[in-house]
Amino acid sequence: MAMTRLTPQRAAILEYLDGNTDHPSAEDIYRAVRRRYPMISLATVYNTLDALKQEDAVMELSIDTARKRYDPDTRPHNHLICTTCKRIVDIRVRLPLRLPKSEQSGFKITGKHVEFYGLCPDCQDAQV
Amino acid sequence: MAMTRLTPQRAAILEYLDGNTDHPSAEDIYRAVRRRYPMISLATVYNTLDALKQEDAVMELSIDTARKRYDPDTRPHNHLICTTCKRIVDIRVRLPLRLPKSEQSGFKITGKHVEFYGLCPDCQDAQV
DNA sequence: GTACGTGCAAAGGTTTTGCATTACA
DNA sequence: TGTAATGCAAAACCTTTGCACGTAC
Repeated sequence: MAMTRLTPQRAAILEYLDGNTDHPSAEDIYRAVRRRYPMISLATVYNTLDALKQEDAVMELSIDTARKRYDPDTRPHNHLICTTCKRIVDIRVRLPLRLPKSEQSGFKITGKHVEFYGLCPDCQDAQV
Repeated sequence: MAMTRLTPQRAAILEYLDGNTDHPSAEDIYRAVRRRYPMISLATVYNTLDALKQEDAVMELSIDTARKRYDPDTRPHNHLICTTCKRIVDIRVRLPLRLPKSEQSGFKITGKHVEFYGLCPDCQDAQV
């Protein structure tokens, strides 16, 4: 499904995602957009996310086992994940990394992703 | 829930997982173990996986958005993922990698994981 | 007018939970 | 005997799908 029409719902989703670094779930997006467009449906959010994925305007993250998270920044970059609250933060620096041919198991490599795990500042405080 | 009793079901699951490098899903484990213990239930598989997670005898992988995958090798290591068939292969070589303090966003780092994406040999062949 | 998009509700797939029963210590 | 584990079924989630109704081109 290509994004042939920019409906108000889609515009609202795009506006919410533009520059967003929260890595929201579909439900997050739904809740946020519904504040301004109360008539929007969750199906339309999923629908739009599918369209955006296909034109590479959004990236689906497999970081959170509980739910898919979405990232409007589709440039290669890495992430820092709070193991307690599941907050996801972008890593802005390049992390040079190469997999020796001998370790590629015959795969044709197309991409890579580094995840650092830890406790975010808020969860460190809460822990005390 | 600690693993206070080693029941036949749990022994069967452990035996299946021991040395397994397939990164199976709960359903995979259920199907495999059921061949030898047809009376086992899927709930017991999830139950046992929870117990094993708590004693760090198995690791939950968030690699596959469709379902959780499990890895009995809990030592730090990285993975190679086929984007077509979702096969997951271990990377055995160490990948030196450090996140500069200035990029840690105040997180206390506890771990890391590198994922390489690509096409496995089978899916390269099938593609032609 | 026709294709596309929306919203609702239902269905699908995975994981969790409640509970009565079983079985080990 | 008491506690832990099992198995079944139901429930809870997240996500997808079917379909009738709108709406833009």
